[in-house]
Amino acid sequence: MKQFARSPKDIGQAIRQARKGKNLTQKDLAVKSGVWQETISKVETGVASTRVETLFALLAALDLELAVLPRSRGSQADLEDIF
Amino acid sequence: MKQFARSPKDIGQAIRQARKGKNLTQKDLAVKSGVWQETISKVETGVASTRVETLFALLAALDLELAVLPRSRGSQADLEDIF
DNA sequence: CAGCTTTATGATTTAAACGTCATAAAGCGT
DNA sequence: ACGCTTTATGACGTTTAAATCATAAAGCTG
Repeated sequence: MKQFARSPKDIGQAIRQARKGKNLTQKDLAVKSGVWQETISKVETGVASTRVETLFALLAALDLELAVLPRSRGSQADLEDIF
Repeated sequence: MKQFARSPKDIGQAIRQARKGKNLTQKDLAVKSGVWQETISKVETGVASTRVETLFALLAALDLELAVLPRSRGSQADLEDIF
């Protein structure tokens, strides 16, 4: 239920997953975030890159935030149950 | 040594901190990441927002990645020693 | 299948970031 | 204070994303 991201595509997938987890449509999220449904579609599918402003607008609307972490660390599985 | 980010400015601070932690100048990071020194300066100080592509180029050059996390969770202090 | 909802795609306009160059300002060691 | 390094700022042109509108495609559900 936590996502690691090393590319815009990863972020898109994380957003989609979080959105669906909250049972929101792209339109719902568009209303909450002020970002267009069309833009959300493009971000989630990774067809277009985004600006970080847009990214944070979506994350905020989904009650998410980012953590900046070193790439080299224990296996992800170890952390699964912490969050 | 891990940073949480809810805004472009937070990301900039995290990048600066990570860069300094590795004793790299903006110019060094520019060479490694392919992003201009001037751009890095603007990102770190938060004067301009960025594209996620640029963000990930910098994170990759610093051996960092992102984690997408829910905002509501245990105090950050609890996690400090995990990463 | 038909109809409705949801998501994807495509074009156009507008706005903003990036590369680029130049240069100023700030830091730092001697 | 004087250089040298590092970082910041400003301007300009090019590239790219977001808004916007239209519409197509995909997913459901009866």
